[in-house]
Amino acid sequence: MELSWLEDFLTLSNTLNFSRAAELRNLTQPTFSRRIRNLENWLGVTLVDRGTFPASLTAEGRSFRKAAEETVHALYREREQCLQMAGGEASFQSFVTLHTIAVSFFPHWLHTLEGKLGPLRTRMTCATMNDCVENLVSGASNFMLFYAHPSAPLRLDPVQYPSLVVGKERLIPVSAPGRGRKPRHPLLGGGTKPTPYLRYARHTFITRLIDTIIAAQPKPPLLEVRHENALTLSLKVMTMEGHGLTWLPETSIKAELQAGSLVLAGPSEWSLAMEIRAYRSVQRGAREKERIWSLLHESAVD
Amino acid sequence: MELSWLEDFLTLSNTLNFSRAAELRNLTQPTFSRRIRNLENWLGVTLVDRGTFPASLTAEGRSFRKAAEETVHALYREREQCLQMAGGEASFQSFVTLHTIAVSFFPHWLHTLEGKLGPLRTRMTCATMNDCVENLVSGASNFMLFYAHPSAPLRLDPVQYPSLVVGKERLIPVSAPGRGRKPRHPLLGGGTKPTPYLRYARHTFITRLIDTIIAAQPKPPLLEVRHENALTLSLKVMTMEGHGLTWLPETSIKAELQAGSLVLAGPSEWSLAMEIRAYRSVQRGAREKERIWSLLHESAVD
DNA sequence: GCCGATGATGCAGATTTTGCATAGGGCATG
DNA sequence: CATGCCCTATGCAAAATCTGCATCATCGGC
Repeated sequence: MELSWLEDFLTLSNTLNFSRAAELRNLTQPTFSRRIRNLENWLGVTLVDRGTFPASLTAEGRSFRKAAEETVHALYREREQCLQMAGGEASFQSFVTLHTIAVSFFPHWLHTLEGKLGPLRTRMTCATMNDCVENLVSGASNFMLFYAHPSAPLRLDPVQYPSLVVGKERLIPVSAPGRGRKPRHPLLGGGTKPTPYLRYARHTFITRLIDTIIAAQPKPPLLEVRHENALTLSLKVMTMEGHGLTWLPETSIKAELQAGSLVLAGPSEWSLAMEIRAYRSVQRGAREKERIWSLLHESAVD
Repeated sequence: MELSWLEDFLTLSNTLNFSRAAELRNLTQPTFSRRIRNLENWLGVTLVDRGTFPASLTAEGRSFRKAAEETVHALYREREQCLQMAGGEASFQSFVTLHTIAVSFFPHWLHTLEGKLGPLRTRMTCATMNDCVENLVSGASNFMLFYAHPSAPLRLDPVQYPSLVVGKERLIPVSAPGRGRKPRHPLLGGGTKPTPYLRYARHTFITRLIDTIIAAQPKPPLLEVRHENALTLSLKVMTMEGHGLTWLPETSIKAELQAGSLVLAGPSEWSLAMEIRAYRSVQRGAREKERIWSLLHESAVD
């Protein structure tokens, strides 16, 4: 019996869809199916009724779900506990977030945190949206930092996983400068020639946000996707090199905007203001974790 | 992370000896070592201090042991629960015992049980001594039936695993009949020629008992091992066929003794009276399980 | 009736696990 | 100090398992 089977089952019990769950777990659908079946075989009972649409949990499945949840959490919590013990007093606090936030927001934020709490030993995991959530839910990380915007809510129970606003961010369209500090690749007014566009990889969180921005406008801009990439940092360099236009978190390009190596590529309606939120599990943790959280509470931006 | 790693670790934390624990878990020592290391890698901490003698648990190990124990039990209990649910009202009660007891004692005993409780749906697992204990401890079976004798106590905490005497048994030396209903292969008085002896497989529980019998005598008998076998039933047939002398549980050969196809092969000092005990975990279980246990309490032999 | 979506299955390749043989380290004994 | 014993770790090849791809079977919706 594998821990990952339990996690698979939990994911499935949320989506009630094998293919979707498989994707969330970074597995192919056949593999996922088989792993669920492995779990069922080990138990000796059927957990999921595949005959209905959408699939549904059997009575045993509903009952086992609770136990699986507790078991998974208990194991990760215990692992964290062991690490804490091994690390001694100055134990590591674990964070998980997007690459972008890890680069643009976290380093500075950690400074302000440490300014109030004294030096912290931290561990950071960078991951995709789904993996961030998985990481938090499983207990593998104490805290998650994530963008928050009403147009793209996370699948996360706000009671089980309370959050606090810890910062603000704006997603703004930028380009390398052309003549006279004007954007070389303007979002609008480029005539009939489409503007080269550097896009975030599909199925990522930021793409969902950018799609929201575009969908909110009366006229879609004339863009031609020239490049696709999941790393903000990479897109930023591509943009500075003049490959095209992209949206970037404002904080991550403050210096470049001032220096003029990047310029705003469109009016403010094409920007998106969002929050940066810190999430935690309601499960109580080590003293240090609680200390951090209560500080965040005090200093929360609202 | 594998459930079996947790079980490995629990076994190790009991024996504090990799080789011994590996044997108990039916693994080779290298494999066992690696699995413990896998667990440690997953946790990110060292659980066992190999530097001491005997090996000892680290602080993290001691802490994790509790969690591991709970997790293992929770999972097996939950599995049992699921099976119960799936089986409906008339769920199966699971027993584990030695092959011998399953054949000699259980069938009759179950009748008396059912006489009082009504028909039961039962499941029986036959296993070796170690596996029987594993089975009970892990929660894979509700009840264990086992021989009990002071000379060979089980490694089982009597508080965690209370037991009741449910029957009596005698291990007696028997042989096929020779002339005039005398044993063809007598235990004693065979002159200088050794008596052919059919022995139980080494490392089994019954062998430990028989060794006790022999060790308790002033003079060791003159025996020559002709055959070794872990199955009572098989030894019984071998004995009836006249291959030699062996010790068998009296109940399993009642009919044969009456019919004269087997005869006592030695005086009564060479027999061993023992109890048959039913064990359970203190963990509360399903209603049916509790019903059975309370009946056993009433009807316990003492 | 056809289409898109969903879950199951056959199969080959890749990964992981296992046991055997053996190395290396510590401890007691002569 | 040498020797032998007991313990755990490691190299390696065979075996078992897991995974992904391609494909099939089924079902609901238009």
